[in-house]
Amino acid sequence: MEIKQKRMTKQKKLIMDTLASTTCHPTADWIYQSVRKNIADISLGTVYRNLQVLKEEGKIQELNYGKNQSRYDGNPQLHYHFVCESCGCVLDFNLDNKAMLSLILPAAPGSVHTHRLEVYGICQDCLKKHF
Amino acid sequence: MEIKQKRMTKQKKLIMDTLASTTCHPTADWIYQSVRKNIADISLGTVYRNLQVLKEEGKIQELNYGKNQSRYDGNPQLHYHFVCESCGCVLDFNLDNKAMLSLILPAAPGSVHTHRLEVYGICQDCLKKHF
DNA sequence: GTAATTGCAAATAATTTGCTGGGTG
DNA sequence: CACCCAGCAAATTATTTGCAATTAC
Repeated sequence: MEIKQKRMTKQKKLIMDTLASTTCHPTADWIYQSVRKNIADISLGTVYRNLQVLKEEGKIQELNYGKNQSRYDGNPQLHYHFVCESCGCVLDFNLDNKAMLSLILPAAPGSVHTHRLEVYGICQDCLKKHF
Repeated sequence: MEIKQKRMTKQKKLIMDTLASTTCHPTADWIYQSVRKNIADISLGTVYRNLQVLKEEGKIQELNYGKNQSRYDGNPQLHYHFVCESCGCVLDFNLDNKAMLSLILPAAPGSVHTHRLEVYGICQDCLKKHF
């Protein structure tokens, strides 16, 4: 389950760069298709292995809100996600963290380590186009 | 993808009752093992089909926060979940919904339909036992 | 009676893993 | 040049689905 990794391979570097350069929150397969343009014979297993490693290193986040497929987020900072129910895109947003914690801490049935919030609705683009 | 159902079968009723009578947030397989005690030849496929139907009817919620396996919650009301990182249990909790929405609405990049929050930490039981 | 729903088993889909050769440090 | 990590393909896991038989209404 836990993977240790010490070397920087070109595959790992490319996966990191790919995640860092996109604002979408891609699936493993999207990343695979993307990095394949540069390293044609990279394997999907390698993509999964490196995503796992990067997650353990705290460099990326794995998102799996209510989907059968995980998405990956190149931004490891605590932030929140807005999922568009029309186009399926996942957008980042921030909100007042202190206020959020002051809501959560008194209510939580235990000591709090971290938290995740996702909001579902219709994004600005879809609102303009379809509604 | 979408399933319509009109009849109340003993299988469906038992699955509803099982979910209503537990405070844990069981997996499909846990539910299957549980209902099998009463209907020995029920199939896992039927459990999945009925969970899907109950979800569409708004009678239960599916939870799949960061896990490879979905859990089901017999309480369809908006509420929040606390996941214990020690024992893995999932506890319900509530918090001031108006305050939560007043945090989210100004920050969200679109029109908000619903939201989900899970908090990770150590539950009271584990705090007493292990920490 | 008849159409919805079940049980069964095979199909899917995403992800993980064992093995061996290749490339990094 | 040692051993970590990639590629490949097969394995695993959760879930879904097609079909004939059963059952609720």
